Amino acid sequence: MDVNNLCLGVLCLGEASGYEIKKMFESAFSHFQAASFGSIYPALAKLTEAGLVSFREEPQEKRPNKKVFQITEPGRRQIMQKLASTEPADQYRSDFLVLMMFAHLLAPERLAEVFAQQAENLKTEIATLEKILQEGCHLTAGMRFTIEYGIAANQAIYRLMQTRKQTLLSEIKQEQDHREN
Amino acid sequence: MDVNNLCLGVLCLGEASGYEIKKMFESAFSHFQAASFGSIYPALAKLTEAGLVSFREEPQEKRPNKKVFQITEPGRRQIMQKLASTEPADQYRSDFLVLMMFAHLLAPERLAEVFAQQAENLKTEIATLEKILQEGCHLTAGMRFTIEYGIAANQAIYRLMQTRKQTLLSEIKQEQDHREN
DNA sequence: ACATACATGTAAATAGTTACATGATTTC
DNA sequence: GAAATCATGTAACTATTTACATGTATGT
Repeated sequence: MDVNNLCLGVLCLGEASGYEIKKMFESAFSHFQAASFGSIYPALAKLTEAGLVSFREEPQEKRPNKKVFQITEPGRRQIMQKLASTEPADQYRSDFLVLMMFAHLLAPERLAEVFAQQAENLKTEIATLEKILQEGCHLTAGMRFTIEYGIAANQAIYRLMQTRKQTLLSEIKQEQDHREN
Repeated sequence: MDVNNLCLGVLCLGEASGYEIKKMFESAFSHFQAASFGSIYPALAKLTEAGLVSFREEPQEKRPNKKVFQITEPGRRQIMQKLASTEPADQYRSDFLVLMMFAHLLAPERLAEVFAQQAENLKTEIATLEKILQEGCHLTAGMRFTIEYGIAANQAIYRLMQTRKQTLLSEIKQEQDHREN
């Protein structure tokens, strides 16, 4: 799903500025989608030109005027059509797993460090998601589900890492020793 | 990690042609990295020009000659340096979760279909990974771990989907009814 | 003093996919 | 007769990030 349609989706939940849309990507969306200002602002400009969103300007003091966007009827039609036709395809890109794939090329300390770092990242992510769950009274059922989904995946991985850590490190050490001989 | 360095990594495991590297991305790598011919062939050309890999040509009958690539010493140095400095950052992009995020905008049948499709995808992925684990006697410890990691994550999500399916569907139905009134 | 939040936007650069071009052989 | 496997490569296109440009207010 591209940034254009994601913006339309967000605007179905209520009007928002580009800046506010970015904040949503950083909180509720962050574990499964990303978008920067450099893609959001051009997307909103394109959507406006195409008549899929409209905006009013709220004057700000000592700041650029705030553009508050609303979705239009044609915009609503497009996102509904998009949601009806999008396949549920996932893609995962992990530099951690690339590192693990080539673990035999890493120094033991480096491997341990990478492992610890990933565990730390997972814990932080889980904590962030749990916080959103607890605080967010305004979350829809669908949103709650996406967060539970993230927590479940991260927890499973975290547990695997704990149980497999020792065996992995020693297995790799064995392989490295074997290669040296 | 970009395709250039991933190719170097693969070539650390042994010599290979572009076509064979692609096959690795489709099997052992597929759950956490992707690369198409359109990126692999130019990457190998660039690496050759930079002296990070070399190749010999194996003549084929009625086919383009096979170029079998090997990593060179400078290439090995570069990938070692890259592996030593790469942060274990992960990114996950899920159209399924986008769909769930906006589940209240989906028709109930569509929602059920998307849900079933995702469950099916997960089952297939788990089966593929388990097959690789069982067959692959030549897997390194690190590779085995990446596969176990994929299985653990997918299984956790699959289980969550089973346990939450009914409640989610009814929660969303409630929200939709609520909106209509 | 420095970072962060607020608020918009552009331009260059990056990185990749998709589709095309070629073509024999084998499997369904 | 169609699709998959083997085998290489290019070119156009897509989407996105990063860095820049501008500037105040507030918190650390």
